[in-house]
Amino acid sequence: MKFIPNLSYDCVIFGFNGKTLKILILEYHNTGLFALPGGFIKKNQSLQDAVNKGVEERTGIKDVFLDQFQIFGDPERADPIAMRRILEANNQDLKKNEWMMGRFITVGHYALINYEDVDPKPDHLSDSIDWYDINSVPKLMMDHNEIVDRALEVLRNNISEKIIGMNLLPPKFTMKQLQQVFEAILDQTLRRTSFQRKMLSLDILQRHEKLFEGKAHKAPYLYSFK
Amino acid sequence: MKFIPNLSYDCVIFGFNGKTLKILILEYHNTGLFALPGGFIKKNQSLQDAVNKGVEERTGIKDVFLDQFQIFGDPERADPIAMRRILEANNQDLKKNEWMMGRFITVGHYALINYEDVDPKPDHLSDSIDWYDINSVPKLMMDHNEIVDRALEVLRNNISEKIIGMNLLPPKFTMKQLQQVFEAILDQTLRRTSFQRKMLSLDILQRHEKLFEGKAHKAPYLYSFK
DNA sequence: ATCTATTGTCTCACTTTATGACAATAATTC
DNA sequence: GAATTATTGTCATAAAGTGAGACAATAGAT
Repeated sequence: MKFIPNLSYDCVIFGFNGKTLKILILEYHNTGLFALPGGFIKKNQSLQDAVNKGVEERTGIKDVFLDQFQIFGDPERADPIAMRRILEANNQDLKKNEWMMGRFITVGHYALINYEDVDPKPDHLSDSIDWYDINSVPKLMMDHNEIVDRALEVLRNNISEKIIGMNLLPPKFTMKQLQQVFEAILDQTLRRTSFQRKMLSLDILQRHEKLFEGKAHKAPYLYSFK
Repeated sequence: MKFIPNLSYDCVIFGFNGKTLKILILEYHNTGLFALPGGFIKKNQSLQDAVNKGVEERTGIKDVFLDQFQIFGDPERADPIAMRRILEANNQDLKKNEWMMGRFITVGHYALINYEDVDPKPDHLSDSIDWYDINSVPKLMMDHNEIVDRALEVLRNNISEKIIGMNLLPPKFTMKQLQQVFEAILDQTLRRTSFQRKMLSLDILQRHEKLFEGKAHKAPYLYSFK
């Protein structure tokens, strides 16, 4: 067995489409089972490397911002019946994959990516991998819904750090786009003027000369993070 | 083997003696090696249960506040030479304990306890377990110094939550003591009046009639968390 | 040229925080 | 037992931050 037994990772991959926050969810062939993208760690691989490779395989982007935010270590969190169903539906050898039905402690991560850069690709066990609005996530297997909830909570607590907006937005963006990211994450509307004043006072934004054009009104400045 | 292989936990146990923040560090017999208290997880045990038991064994207190704050998953973090030295110095069977020299992914925790309640007890491999001032932590084995640094960082970020002061202080305390906890954690002095006003406005404190006596000045009120 | 929608900025009221001042008081000292 | 000392709880004022609205500027549509 090339993997570290009983240890896995799962990843809540956040993207922002300009309006709402979304996450990537995969569906297994012929089972109706939904799950977070996840995987295992090879015996000589760093955790970070394993997760990076997993995210890259499924989204095609490298060097994603990743935060490993919590372990889920309940011995009862495994769901061997669902796992067996997935293996059977994919004609996998049950004997050989028995270890997958055992107990797993999983390392919960969240990733922040620029929605537009992504071309989601299902893995060999999965039918599809798609974006789901954070407010309409389907029932997921095992404790994956809990992992999503906790990831969102952590994200909300960390929103003041510029690194978050940086990873959900293109390199140059308008003040309005930045506000929309905040609103999508916090799930509340913010006051335009106060938001703008606050952001500018933080001294983390660089204003650019070139404006954003194409709409029938005053063109907004473009900003990037310093 | 009754433990989950390649997985361990380590714990930064914080206490507050009224002046400075301290942590518990253990020293292995005849080796001069210092380390954080840690351990392994049994195959059918929850992570939380394992850590709780470990902390209880060494401090004698149950139901400690524990936050599992980060995984350390670098495959190079193991130090088989030091581990062998510890086993040899304790006359342990090297063959039987070979697994301990392998690679470990460790789950970093921090615990907050009331300094006065504690009677630290070394485990069977260790000489001693003692409080060390957070500013004079010795060189620890493996990446344990990094774990301490990260724990302190996380603690600083979480200080506004009442749960932290609650676990580092006795049930009733003065405003000054509370301020000293904040100052020790943040490593900076705070303004007395602003601090007091802020704490009272948070509506998390209960003021008691009984005052704290024994000093040659106006007696401060005692408070507890609501 | 005029209109429309949105932007950047300003103002004023209100809230929160910083900083200093001061009276209250428990134990100590005389 | 009166004066002293150190520290506490609270207030006063100044400074900084935030909420809510107003208004001029302007890129493209009409």
